Amino acid sequence: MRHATAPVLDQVYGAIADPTRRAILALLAAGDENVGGLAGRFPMSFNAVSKHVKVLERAGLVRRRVRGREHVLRLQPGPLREASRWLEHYRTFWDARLDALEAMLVKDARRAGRSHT
Amino acid sequence: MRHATAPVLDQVYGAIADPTRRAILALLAAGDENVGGLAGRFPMSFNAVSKHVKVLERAGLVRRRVRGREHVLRLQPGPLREASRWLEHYRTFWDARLDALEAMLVKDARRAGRSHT
DNA sequence: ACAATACTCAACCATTCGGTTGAAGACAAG
DNA sequence: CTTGTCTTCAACCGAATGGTTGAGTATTGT
Repeated sequence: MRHATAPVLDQVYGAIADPTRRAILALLAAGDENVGGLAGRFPMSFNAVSKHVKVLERAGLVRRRVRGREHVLRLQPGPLREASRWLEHYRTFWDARLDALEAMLVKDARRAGRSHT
Repeated sequence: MRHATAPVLDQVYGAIADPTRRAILALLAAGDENVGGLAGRFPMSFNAVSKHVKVLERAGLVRRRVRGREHVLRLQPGPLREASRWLEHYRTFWDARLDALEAMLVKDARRAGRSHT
C-alpha cells in the first residue's frame, strides 16, 4: 500500500481545498477562459486570481496556452481522476473496515445480552 | 450547483492534503489507536502528531473518545463520503465536458480536412 | 503518597498562503 | 510609434501551517 504519487495528491488536494480555486475549476468546466475572464468573476484583485491559477497549474489541474497576449486556461482532468480514485479507494476500504467493526460490536452486544439473561 | 457544504470540503481536502495525515488515516483504518500509538510511527514529536490529529478531528474525519488518560481515536467516514461524492461528481462532469470538447475538435478537423482536399 | 504515563496547552520559530500594490513585459490597435 | 490591454513578477503584509520545546494536568501503577 505505497503512495508513489503522494506529492501529486498533496498538490491536488491542497489545490481543491480552497473554495476560490474550486470555483475557478467549475468555471473552466463550462469552457476555456483567459485569466482576465476569470478574474472578473471574483471579488479580489486580478493578481490574486492569477496566483490561484498558478496553484491549479502546478497541481496539473489546468493547462495554460499562451495565445498572443492572452493566456487561455483549459481544465486538465488527469490528476483529478487520480485524486478521485485514491479517495474512492480509501473510502470504500474504510467503510468496509468500519462496517466490520460495527458488526463485531453488535455480535459482542448480543453475546453479552445472552450471558446475563 | 450550490456548495452549501463548502467549509466542510475546505477542511476535509485541507486535512488530506498532508501526507502525514493521510498516513494517520491509513493507520486508523487498521483499527482504533491512541495518540501515543500513532506518534511512535512517525519521525516527529508526539506533539506534532497530536496537532495533526486535532486537524483531522476538526475536519470530522476522526472522533476522539477519552478513556482514562488515553485518548482513543476512531475513523469517522461521513465527511470522507461527502468529499468523495463531490470529487466524483465533478470528475465525471468535467470528463464529459472535455470529451464533448474533444469530439467537437475532431469533427472540426474532419471538416477542415474535407474543405481543403 | 509518589513516580511514571498519556496527554493538552502555550509559546515560539520558519515557512507557506492568500491577499495587496506597484512595476515591467509582451502584444494589439490607433 | 504610442497607447492601451493582458498578463507576469516582485515586494510586502498578516494570518495560518507544521514543526519544536517546556510546562502543566489527569490518570495509572507501585
